[in-house]
Amino acid sequence: MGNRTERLLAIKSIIATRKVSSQEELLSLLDKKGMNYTQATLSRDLKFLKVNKISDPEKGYIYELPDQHLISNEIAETYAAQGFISIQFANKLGVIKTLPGYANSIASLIDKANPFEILGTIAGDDTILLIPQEDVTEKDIINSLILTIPELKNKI
Amino acid sequence: MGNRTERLLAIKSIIATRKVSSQEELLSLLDKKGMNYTQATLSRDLKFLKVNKISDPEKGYIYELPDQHLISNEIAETYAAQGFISIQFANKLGVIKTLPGYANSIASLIDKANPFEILGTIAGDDTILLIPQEDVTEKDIINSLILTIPELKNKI
DNA sequence: TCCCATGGTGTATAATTATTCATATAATGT
DNA sequence: ACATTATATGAATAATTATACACCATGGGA
Repeated sequence: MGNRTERLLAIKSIIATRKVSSQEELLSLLDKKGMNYTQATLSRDLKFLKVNKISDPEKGYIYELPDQHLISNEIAETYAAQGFISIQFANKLGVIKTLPGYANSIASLIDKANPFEILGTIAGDDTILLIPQEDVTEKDIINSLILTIPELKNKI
Repeated sequence: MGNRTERLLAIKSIIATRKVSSQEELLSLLDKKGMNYTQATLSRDLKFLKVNKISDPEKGYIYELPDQHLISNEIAETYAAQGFISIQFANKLGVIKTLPGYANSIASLIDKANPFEILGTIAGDDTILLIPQEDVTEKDIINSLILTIPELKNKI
C-alpha cells in the first residue's frame, strides 16, 4: 500500500517538530491529517523507524528520531552545506551538484543519516545521484535532506 | 532507606555494561545481586535516572543511560584526562588534583554528566572538591568518574 | 516530645505498547 | 493467468510500564 510511506513520513515529520509522548497522541495527530490508523500500526511503524523514547523534563518521555544525537556532525554538516550547489530531479531520481570534491562527503552524510525514503546514493566528484524509495515525492526528498543537513534550508 | 542509592548505582552499572530490554529483566539481574524489589520501584528508578529506551538491532529496544550520546565531548574528555593528576578522599569528600588551569574544565564535564551520586563540585585552578551524595562509597565515585571520562581509567 | 511533611516502597490497577491471529492485497514465479 | 509468497493492517489480547493509594519510616519544627 502506498499510504504506508506517506504515513511513515508524516510520523517522522511530526516527531521531528513536536514532543510526542504516546502512540495515542501520535494517532490523533495523524488523524488530524486525515490519516486513520490504529495503535498497532503505529507501534510497528515506530519500531521500523527505530524511534527512541527519551527522557524529557517537560513531558516525562518523548519520542525521538534516531541519529539526531549525531550532534558531533555539526562541523561535517556545515562543511557539506558549503559544498552544496543544487538539486534537481529527473526520472524519479535526484541529482545533487556540488563543488568539486564535495560529493562524497555529502553523500556519506546522507547515507549515515539513512532516511528510509532514500534508498541510496552514488557519488562522483561533484555529483550525487539520489535513488529515492518508490512513491516518495520530490518534496519529501528535500525535506529529508534538510532534516539531515539543516544548513541546506537556505540553499534549496 | 540507604539501599536506594545502592540500587540506583547497581542499575546504572548494569545498564552501562549490558543490554537490558525490560524492567522484568533488570529486576532479575538485581535479584541475582541480592537486591529484591518490585517492578514499580524500577519504573520509578528509571524515570529518576532519566534512562532512555533506544532502538537496538539485536534486542529491539534497550535501556540507555542519558548523556552517553555526548560523543562530541570526546575531545573535551581527552583534554580533561590529560590534566587529571590524582584523586583522594578525606572526610567523605573527594579532592581531585589537576594540572594548573585544568580544574574548571574537568569539573564542568562532571557537572554536565550530572551523575546523581555526585551532589556537586567546586573547582579552583588546580583542585576540584567533589561533594558526594550521602552513603556513596569512594569506589562508586571513582566508577562514576570513569563513566563520565573513560580516559581516566588508566590514571586512577 | 509530638506533629506534620517528605520520601520510599509494595500492592493493585490503570495506561501504554507489542504481538498474535486473521484477512486482504500486492508482488513474484511458473 | 494462477498459485504462491510476502506485506500491510485491524481487532483482540498479551506484555510491559506507570500510577493511585496505603503505609511506614525519618527528620524537622512547634
